[in-house]
Amino acid sequence: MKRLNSKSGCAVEVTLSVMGGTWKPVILFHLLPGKKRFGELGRSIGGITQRMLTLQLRELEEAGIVERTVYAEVPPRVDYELTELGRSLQPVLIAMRNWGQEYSQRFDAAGPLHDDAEASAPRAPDIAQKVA
Amino acid sequence: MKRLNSKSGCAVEVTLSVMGGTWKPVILFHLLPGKKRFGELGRSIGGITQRMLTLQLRELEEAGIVERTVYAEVPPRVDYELTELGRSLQPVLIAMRNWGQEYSQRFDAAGPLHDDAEASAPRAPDIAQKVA
DNA sequence: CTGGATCCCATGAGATACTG
DNA sequence: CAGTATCTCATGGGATCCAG
Repeated sequence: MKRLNSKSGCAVEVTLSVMGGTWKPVILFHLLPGKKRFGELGRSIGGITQRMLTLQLRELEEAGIVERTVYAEVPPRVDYELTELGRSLQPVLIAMRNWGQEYSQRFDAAGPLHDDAEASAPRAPDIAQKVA
Repeated sequence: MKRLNSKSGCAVEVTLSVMGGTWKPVILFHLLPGKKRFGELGRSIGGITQRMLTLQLRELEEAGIVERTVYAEVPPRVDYELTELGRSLQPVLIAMRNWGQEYSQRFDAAGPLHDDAEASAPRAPDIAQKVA
């Protein structure tokens, strides 16, 4: 993500410049419950590569959203935790989760569309099926 | 955006698959107050190219988030409006805007942001809605 | 005015292998 | 375990020109 301009107008862009991108919101969401180790985080997210996890965590750390703690142990242990600033993103993340849940329910439980459906009835996007 | 997996766990990914990316949240945010024409949208966003605006709007349309209306006039007139599903994203967008505003205040106390979605997106506390 | 068509570059993102 | 280091490919995204 680029453009933390904020000069161009809306505050949404500021937020996006910090937590925008494919992985950051997911990572942050999985950190909401509390600190997690690197591998633990990777497993709970699923589908993310070590490389991306590392890169995104570094950016989040740099933005002051997460705190990285390295323990001088063998085997190595590193954990990541939301800072206070990071925790302040909770409303955004929760709103996202809530919408995703409702959206899934809407198209998962709805079944085939009635043809007398209401005017604003959206076409079911491709995600619906995968939502087991 | 890709990966509509949701099988890996969290609903956040579902939301991201619909409104993820650099421009979609900004576009949606600027559509909150009501329908806008193509050029109008482009101007209010600022910094987006016609190409990206078109592409992103097409994807949003396909996802059932925005509705595109073409008027058979000369000069051509096309406007975009949030569908009911699109409007249901408001809590997410507002949460993003709120966070961006606070963040800006915290670190950039100098520059006030103008907010053209103020009409339907008041900073009032009543937006807390489903954000439990 | 609203975009479609092209060209082109930067970055996101996956796969794999290697290391302190 | 928690990363680096490469390599590679796809996509995002910008610039410009053209068209109904």
